[in-house]
Amino acid sequence: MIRKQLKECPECASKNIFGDREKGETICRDCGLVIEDRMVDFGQEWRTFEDDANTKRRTGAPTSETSFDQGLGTEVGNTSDFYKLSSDRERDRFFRLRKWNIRISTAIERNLKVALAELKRVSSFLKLPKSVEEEAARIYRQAVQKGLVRGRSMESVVAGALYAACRRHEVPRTLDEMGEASGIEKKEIGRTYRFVTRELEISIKPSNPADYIPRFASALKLSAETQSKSVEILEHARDIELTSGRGPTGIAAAALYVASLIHGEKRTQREVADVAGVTEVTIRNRYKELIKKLKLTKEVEKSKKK
DNA sequence: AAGACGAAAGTGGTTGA
DNA sequence: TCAACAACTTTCGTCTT
Repeated sequence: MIRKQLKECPECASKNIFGDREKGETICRDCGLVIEDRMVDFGQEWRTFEDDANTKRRTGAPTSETSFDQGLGTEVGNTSDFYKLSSDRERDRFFRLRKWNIRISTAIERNLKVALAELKRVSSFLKLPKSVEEEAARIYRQAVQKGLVRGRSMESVVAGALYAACRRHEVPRTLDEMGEASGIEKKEIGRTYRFVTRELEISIKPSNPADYIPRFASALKLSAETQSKSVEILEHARDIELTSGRGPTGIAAAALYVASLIHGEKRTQREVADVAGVTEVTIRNRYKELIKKLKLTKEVEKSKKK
């Protein structure tokens, strides 16, 4: 990862910018531009695609669940220990255990190596911060050790782990984006994501619609005022429990749409829908609820006349 | 002609018996 | 395990700008 430290906003040359290390974004307080301060790391693009295509996607070690927990990560002695053992029986046993241990760990190591390369590739494609990447790697490692990968493709577990890591760090990417980056269907990612988080007992806060705003707004080239307006709308919406149960991206999109109307920077429902990865219909439904419950109708009308 | 709106039917996931 | 259910999507016809 190459990180450029920016001193001023390339758009409006304002010095008033602040970096959000966690989210991997730098945001200009004056024009609202989200500056990508991370270059894509192309180093991983030389990954072995051929291997992927040809090798069987079976993963996980050829082993039983029980030997896993005991054996993993522990060294079953080395040959110098061997000479201390007295009976043939013990020697025999020693070798058996050692053989298994090596077999298991190398299988896991091999799997991990390939998986981490894939993880890195996807992560850099999505421009995710290092902290998320590391979290995802940790999750994946745990998943492998628990044998959760069997029956699933390695790639989908990687995607699931990444998605979970994103959520934990509150730098959400949609399932669609994750799907595009990893080449796994979003249904599948969702499934493995739920499965892995359940099995590993990783608790994840329900995602906050406001987390999506900066990214969507910058994709739509909306001003900072519009952005903060939509965040404000979201806060009000949350207070009257309009947000619970609904998909966060739909709400974020609707809030952004309303805010864009109010500030006279109108975007079509289609445009907003596209960047948020929802349909116009969903935006319409949320939008209707918003202006009704928050009595925003007047504000929207007012700015229309201008 | 494009955008906004709304109805109706379909999908995938959750929940509770 | 199955059926009811809520959220969201797809599709399509109509109205508005």
